[in-house]
Amino acid sequence: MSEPTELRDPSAASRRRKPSAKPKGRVTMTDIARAAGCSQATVSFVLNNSPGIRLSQQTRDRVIEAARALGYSPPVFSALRPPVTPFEGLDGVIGFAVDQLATSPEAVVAIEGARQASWNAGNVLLVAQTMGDALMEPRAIAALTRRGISALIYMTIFTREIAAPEFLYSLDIPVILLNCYTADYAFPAVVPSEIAGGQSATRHLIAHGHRRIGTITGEPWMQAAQDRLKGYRRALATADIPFDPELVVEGDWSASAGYAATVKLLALKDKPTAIFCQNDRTAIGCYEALKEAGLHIPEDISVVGYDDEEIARHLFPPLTTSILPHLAMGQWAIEQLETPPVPGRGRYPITKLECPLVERESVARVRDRGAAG
Amino acid sequence: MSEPTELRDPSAASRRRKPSAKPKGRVTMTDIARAAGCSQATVSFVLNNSPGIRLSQQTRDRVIEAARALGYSPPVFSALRPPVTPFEGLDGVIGFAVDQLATSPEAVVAIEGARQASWNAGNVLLVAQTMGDALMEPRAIAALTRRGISALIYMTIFTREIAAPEFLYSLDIPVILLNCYTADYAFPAVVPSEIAGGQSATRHLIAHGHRRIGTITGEPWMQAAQDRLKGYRRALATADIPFDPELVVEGDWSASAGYAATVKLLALKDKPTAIFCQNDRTAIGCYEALKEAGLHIPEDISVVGYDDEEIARHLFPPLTTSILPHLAMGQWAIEQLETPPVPGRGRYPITKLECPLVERESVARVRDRGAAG
DNA sequence: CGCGCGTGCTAATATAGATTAGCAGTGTGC
DNA sequence: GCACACTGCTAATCTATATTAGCACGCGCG
Repeated sequence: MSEPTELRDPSAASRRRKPSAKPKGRVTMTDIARAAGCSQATVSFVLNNSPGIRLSQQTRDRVIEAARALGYSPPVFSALRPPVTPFEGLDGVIGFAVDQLATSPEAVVAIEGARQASWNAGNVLLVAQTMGDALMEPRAIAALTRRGISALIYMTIFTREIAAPEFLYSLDIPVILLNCYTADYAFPAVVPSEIAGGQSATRHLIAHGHRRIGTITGEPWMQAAQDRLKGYRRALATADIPFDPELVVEGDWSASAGYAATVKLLALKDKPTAIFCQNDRTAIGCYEALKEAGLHIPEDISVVGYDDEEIARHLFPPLTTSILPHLAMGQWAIEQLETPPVPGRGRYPITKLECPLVERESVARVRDRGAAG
Repeated sequence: MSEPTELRDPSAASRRRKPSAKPKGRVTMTDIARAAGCSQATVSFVLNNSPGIRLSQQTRDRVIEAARALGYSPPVFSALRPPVTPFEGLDGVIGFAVDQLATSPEAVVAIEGARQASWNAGNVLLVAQTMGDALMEPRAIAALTRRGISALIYMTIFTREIAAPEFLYSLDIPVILLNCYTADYAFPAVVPSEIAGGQSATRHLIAHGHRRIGTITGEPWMQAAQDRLKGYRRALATADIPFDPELVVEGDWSASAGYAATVKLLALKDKPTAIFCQNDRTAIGCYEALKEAGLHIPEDISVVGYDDEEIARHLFPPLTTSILPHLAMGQWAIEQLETPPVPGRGRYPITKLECPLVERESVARVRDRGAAG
């Protein structure tokens, strides 16, 4: 305790064994200090931005640069080893990364589903937004994984195939994809069954006697738009109704496009008796055009929407529409964590969840208005 | 430099002063060890669930219980002290705890505001839900603090005074309250200026010539309801219009209450020429009752709402209403982190942010309908 | 010129948690 | 009844970071 410098410092000794190279495992402040040519204390001051400490900008810059070059990250304590709850009573944490929270309510609904399912097991859900930003995404997810999460739910706001960021593959925890999937089926994934949804919406109209059914699509490059249209065609085919391209008008999910498309449909010689709007916003515009044309919903013409947005039940008349199953998808994602730790390797099938139709008052039996036109 | 122990160690000395009591600031593993009657090492083993270590279940339980009782949370290293980025390229993480995400859109809006403000500085926002659950809340927040957040935003969905959970006081990071505040003003807090909002909504009606202005309140125990009513009275007083209790009908924020209350107002001998609905849902019910009574909005009667929910712009006619400033509140919260590290102690004033009125088409100049009804 | 002082930094030390070695007790086989 | 191993734990040490005290240097000033 009294003749210091040589005695204590086995670390220096052990370090001497490895003369120069990368200092074993993690990068420490001492490593940074060496690289920046200053003391560990200085590094600590800089990285913590300690108040009341005066350092030259030069030194700060050198330290920061060295830290970045060496890839420093703060120490990780107690990073919950096995993905199951580390121990009863202290929390298991499940990460939920989504590209956007604010633009549409679906993300929140899925989170709610996941939360409900997690709650029972006493797990806490931590949500991060990636904003689809290649720079922020790794950071946001690192903020989750850094301290040890037991699983990661990765959600996109639009249903689509994604090229999963590389680092998703090297996480040593289960990763579940929500509302998206990868071409290599490397992760369990769940999406809404939009084809079935489009089909049952259309079938619902057919069941009410409609045979001339117009549809207004979304932006055609979007998966959801393609699938809903596919469902529409299937329902028609199943009922032996020939597909008429005239009855399909391209929209872009917006109310104004819905208005324009409806006008177009009403200009047809052989007008539709029902319109399947492939989302609720489109239906808003559709309603407006129909009302302007002096048509009553549903007596003169039936309408169904898709998405069951809040607004759907406040329209007049309330809109029959398909519910996006994001709540169930969130629950499903959590349930996956409980069952199989990890089967072989990759090759997970994509799970599709039903979009149930909620019937309100915008659909009626077709009236016999004489033949066409 | 050579006879140490007494010289250096003012800290040990100061600790000696407090022989037993709470060991100063954070709870350490040593504290837990003392409480559980075992060694710090044992605590470390238990809390880390260290593999290859055998301990009796009894001991584990004792440790866990003590840890929970004392409110242990792992140390936070280099958690970027001033919430500005510690240094370029490494992420600062800011925690955002809210009681509920799903029930109303405001939480998401506030988060969006906070995210935007954080983004510039390169900080990542991590969101946890507490569900107002005394058991889950500490866990959810622990999940945040555990991973070394640089600051915590604590939000409630309803504007109100809260008794902040004890552990908020012992966090060694800045804590900002959003949409709530504590009686002791221990944290910076921001809430909507509901009084001013109620006042300007009412003033808007007065400016359009209205003097008989009915109002439908929210649930009276809620802060927001009281404040909006207070604003209503202030506007009246300012314009020298006597307050008439008849014109105030108690609602409960719901559309059906809005309907009932409107019916009641219309039954008055001296009917109002305008109604201030203290939220948009109430206004929905109000609209309905007015239309049923054959009154046209705004020609026969003017209506303003509050909250600017999505639905407000889809009503017919579109509803004039006050915008809840949750986006700005989220931004404000983040901005607070940049300016003052910590003023003296406690005593932060409550900041109130304006609720701007968005004018749509539900308000018109009062018509001269002869004297009273 | 030499004193005082602010600046920029380091040495030394404090602290918290992780880890290693090993000790006491308790069986157990023979 | 002794060698041996196994269980359950602690003492001691180690690592990484935070913090305190103070050193060296330059500079203005009387």
